[in-house]
Amino acid sequence: MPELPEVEVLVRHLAPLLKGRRIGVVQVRLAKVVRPDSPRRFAQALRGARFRAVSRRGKYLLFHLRPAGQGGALTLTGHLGMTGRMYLLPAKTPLPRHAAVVLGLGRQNFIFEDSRRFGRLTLAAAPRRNLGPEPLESAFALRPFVAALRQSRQAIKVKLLDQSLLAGVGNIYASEALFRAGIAPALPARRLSESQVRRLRLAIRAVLRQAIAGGSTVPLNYTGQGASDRLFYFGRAPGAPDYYEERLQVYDRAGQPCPRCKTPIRRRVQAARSTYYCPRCQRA
DNA sequence: CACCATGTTCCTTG
DNA sequence: CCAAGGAACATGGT
Repeated sequence: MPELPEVEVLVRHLAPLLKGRRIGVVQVRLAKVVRPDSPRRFAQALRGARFRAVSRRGKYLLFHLRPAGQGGALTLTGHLGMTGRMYLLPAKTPLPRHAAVVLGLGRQNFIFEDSRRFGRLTLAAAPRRNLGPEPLESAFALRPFVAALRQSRQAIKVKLLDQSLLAGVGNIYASEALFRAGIAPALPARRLSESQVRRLRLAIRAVLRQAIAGGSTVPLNYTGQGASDRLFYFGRAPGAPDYYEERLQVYDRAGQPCPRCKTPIRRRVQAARSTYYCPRCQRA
């Protein structure tokens, strides 16, 4: 489920539920997801710790903890990979098949589940990866963005997935932002005009903000297996309105009419990933 | 069976 | 050294 908006919505959902809660029993059921920590060290560090806050950096979740015993601070860093989920369940509920880590919180468990096992939950202090600016903060300034794009021959769609350029845009919102900006996905980054870069920057921000707003407004079902999960990955709460149909303009809509000009949306492959675009609204 | 999937890292090639 | 492309990771849905 993970691009910046989904992670942000999840962070907002989890923060009030976790704040102040104390971790009891720690179960690492899939050692791989806590690497490079060992399951033992991971469990030992977390037992007795208390959640203070939850935040986000790019697609990473940051759990700020106060460890058991004497002072200090501890950060638990999570990444959902492709299929990771995090949620609370009553402690008496049987664990889901793909529960990778379970943190006991008294009458509830905090579950990190990940069927495809690309996700991580580690003590390693924050991503040691080079992350670009947060797209929704002032750090995402026009000049450096222009300068960075000017240096790359990569197709702009592919470049947008580079987390050192910008943190948090993934395959879905890269297509969405380019559609909104009216820019052809195959255009080499350095070939964008100054005004195109300006439009793209605004489009990225608008698309991400809208997705966060949508996800924060609609009651979501964070735990369900939901047949209609679609792209919010959690599914909506029973009875909640189905707004997912309208949420994405081009992603996964090959053959459907462009919402702006009715030309059929196309799918093409770039860097081994699907890109969706309108050949008319996004001419090279 | 074939193909596709929201992500990141590592290896190879140029 | 860098940029770019592809495979690998592992599992499930259609």
